Amino acid sequence: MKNLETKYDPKQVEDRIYNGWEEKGCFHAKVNRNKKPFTIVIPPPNVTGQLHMGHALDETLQDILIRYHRMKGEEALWLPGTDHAGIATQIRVEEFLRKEEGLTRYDLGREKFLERVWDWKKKYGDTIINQLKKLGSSCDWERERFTMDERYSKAVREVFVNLYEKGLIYQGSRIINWCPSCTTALSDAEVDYTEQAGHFWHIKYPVKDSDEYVVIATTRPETLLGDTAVAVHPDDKRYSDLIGKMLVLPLMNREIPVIADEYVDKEFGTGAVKITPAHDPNDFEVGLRHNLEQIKIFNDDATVNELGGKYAGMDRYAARKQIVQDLQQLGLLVKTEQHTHNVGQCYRCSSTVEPIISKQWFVKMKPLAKPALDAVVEGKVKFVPERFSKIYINWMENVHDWCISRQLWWGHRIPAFFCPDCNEMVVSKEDITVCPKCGGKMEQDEDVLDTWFSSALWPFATLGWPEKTDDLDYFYPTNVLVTGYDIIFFWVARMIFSGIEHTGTVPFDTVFIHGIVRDSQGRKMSKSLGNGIDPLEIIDKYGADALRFTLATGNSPGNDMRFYTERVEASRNFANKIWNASRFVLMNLGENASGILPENLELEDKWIVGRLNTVAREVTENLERFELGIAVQKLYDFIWDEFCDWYIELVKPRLGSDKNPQNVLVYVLSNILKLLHPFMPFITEEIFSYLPLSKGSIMVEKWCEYEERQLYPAETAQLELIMGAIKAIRNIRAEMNVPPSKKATLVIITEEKETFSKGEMFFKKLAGANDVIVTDDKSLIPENAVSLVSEGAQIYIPQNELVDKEKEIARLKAEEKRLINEIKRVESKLSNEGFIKKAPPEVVAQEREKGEKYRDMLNKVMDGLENLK
RNA sequence: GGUCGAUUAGCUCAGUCGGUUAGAGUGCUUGCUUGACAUGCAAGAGGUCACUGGUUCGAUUCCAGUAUCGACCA
Repeated sequence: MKNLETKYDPKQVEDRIYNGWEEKGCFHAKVNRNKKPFTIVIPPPNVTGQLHMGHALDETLQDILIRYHRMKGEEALWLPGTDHAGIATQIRVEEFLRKEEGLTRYDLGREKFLERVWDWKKKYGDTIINQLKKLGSSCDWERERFTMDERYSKAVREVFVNLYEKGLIYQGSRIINWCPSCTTALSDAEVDYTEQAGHFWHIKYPVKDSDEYVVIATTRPETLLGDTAVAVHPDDKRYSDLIGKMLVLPLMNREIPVIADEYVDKEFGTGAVKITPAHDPNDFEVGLRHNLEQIKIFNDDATVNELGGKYAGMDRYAARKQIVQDLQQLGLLVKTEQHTHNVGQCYRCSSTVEPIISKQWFVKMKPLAKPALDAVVEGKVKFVPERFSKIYINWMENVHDWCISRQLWWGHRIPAFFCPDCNEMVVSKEDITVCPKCGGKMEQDEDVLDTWFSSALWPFATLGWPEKTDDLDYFYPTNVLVTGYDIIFFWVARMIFSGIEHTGTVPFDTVFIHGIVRDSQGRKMSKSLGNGIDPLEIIDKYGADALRFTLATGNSPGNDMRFYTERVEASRNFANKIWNASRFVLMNLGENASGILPENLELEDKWIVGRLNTVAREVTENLERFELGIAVQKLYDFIWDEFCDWYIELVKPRLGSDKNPQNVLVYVLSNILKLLHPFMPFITEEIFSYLPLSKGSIMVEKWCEYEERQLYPAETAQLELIMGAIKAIRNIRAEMNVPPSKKATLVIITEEKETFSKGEMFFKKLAGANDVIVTDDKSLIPENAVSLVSEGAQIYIPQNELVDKEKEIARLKAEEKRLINEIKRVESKLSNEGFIKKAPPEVVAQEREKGEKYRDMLNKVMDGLENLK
């Protein structure tokens, strides 16, 4: 049979196996009406991105689910693809052009620039796909999609036009978040708020024709240039006589009114608020109510524009500094307080965003949010863990209209066409070149759509929507969406309302949320910190299986995890352990071993088969509950502790003569490999290919199902008594520094003679015994023996020269004390009437059993003590 | 300010329906060329389950509050 190397080397295995899977078409899913579909769409990574740990975690979890469902006999489709990632990609290409050629996108012009982006996409678009393959992802590559594919783009237009025609998309001038560095509008979700130390400037606004003044407090004095009012609360007695009077706006010498509005918080600051309708969302609303002028004072790059008087041309922060200085000189600055406040930053470039009034396209959210909210409340979409549904619901309930236009070039261009001559506007699925009204030349809107507008359609646009394809009919709605909690708002929420609106059904029934992979100090991995760990380097060093195992284990759903290379090492060691156990099995495989479970099983065979069954059930149950970490932990414990450390050792003595244990070994091993395959696909495939039972790929083997008739509870209990005795003997021997080479006689006094007799060989092999006497006759207790007690047995090891009576007595006394304490604990429970009456009977029975066990053991310890005297 | 999460061994984390002698990995100590594996085997030490109350026969687990840390939203 196959002779394996002593160390598992993933590099010899992984690429070869992956290519084999691809060649055989193992990943491809077909419409098969006889099978139940199971569909996952990948959260599409940025087309020009690099695989990072977040992807690695996300893809690992998806692959585990997909491989499990495929083995369960479902038609499992994992649909892959990439996202054009508007801002992110455009920024990268612009950076490249600037560095390499000294060009800006404006130098090239829109058309040429887009050609360059497409070139870039062609060049680098495969990178992340190939990186996904390194992880072992069993995606159906024949169905790979890109959010700017022609068909996909058609879907995007279809959606835009549908929403527009239903009145759910509109164009309007409103306050939006403006990134002066990306020079585009952003949606609310694309702004990150961080707390920053700033100032609270108290500024005097003189009252016209008077010596009086009003003091306002602001964190952004530069917006003073665009003030068109000062507001106070209508009930604020301090200011009631000022309402309706005019103030002179400092530095600008413009007259602005004092108005009364409920929006003002009397307690906050001075109770008087400057109103800048063009640069603050609240002020904007106030402005609408009071018919105030909107004076926009910034250019697109956040320099002050020509409406900013002498500050025109200055950067916003330079202007701020100058304005404060000027106010101070004029004696209008009352005081400056330290103040921490939340500052919004662009999620792509971290520049501070500027709220600016701007004409943009918006999606009206209220009508879309309602059914999307209901879907989660009614359980049509379930979040795992459940707590994330609260976050979703809270967001949906408070959602504002969604700004979807971006002043970028890379993306889906908005299908709105204008006539410069007669101002006619048409929104259309087809390009409009001639004005239907005046016959003039139409121009398409310059802006593109928010990337998330198109990725919101991912679960159905990838399957052919709006056409009624077979794929769509069969695979949609999809089953599980796996993603991090950081994009619930960006993506998950928008997919849910888009799915409901455009396909009439939720796009998936379960959202499986995971946390963030952090560095070993708990910090977020980031480029700027340079603390990112490259999954590909880890794969190169330890293998994809080790990385996957690490990511799948040791944390629970939705929680962040810290990444330690030590943990990957442990996973690598586990892979090596399986490899060597398999090596052992294969080395001992006879010529015609079948791998079929034999009819006649010994005690230990029944035990391991029974345990395998229990573990198969536990793994399956936990996979169904998305408790992947628990599932794989159960397998780990079973493989390492029970299969390797116990069963293989127990069975070694029989291997020379008996064919049966070979077949049990192969049977159990092959089932272990199947259960482990979703987690560690490469090594399990490699080993499986050497086993006699293997026909094709383990990927398409039938999942190991739980079978009750193979549970063997009685045999399991018996073997566990023997194992307990062996552990106790090893313990004593170690404590007394008996070298392993020194063999000893064992006298086992027990009422379960039959059970312990079956263990004779095991005591010899695993507990340093050369002679084993199993009896219920206490008169056979030897003199001067070390005695120990394990469940069901009292064991004596006659070793004259080794027995230190004092030490022995002390040890037994300690054991006696421990048992007495346990008995006390149990008895206090059992003597509690409430417990007897109210606790479930099986718990009471359990406690009674424990008591008996401890009392029995205590008696035996006392016998041992007696014997020493 | 609102919401949510975390607090368990030196470190990183599990702990499902309230009943376990509270677990794992790693680190530490001791001993081992044991029929595959030193990426290993065997044994061991290590815990006031953050704190205070409550519910309960019984709380690491449920509830309330406190403290510390973190996230999200405003």
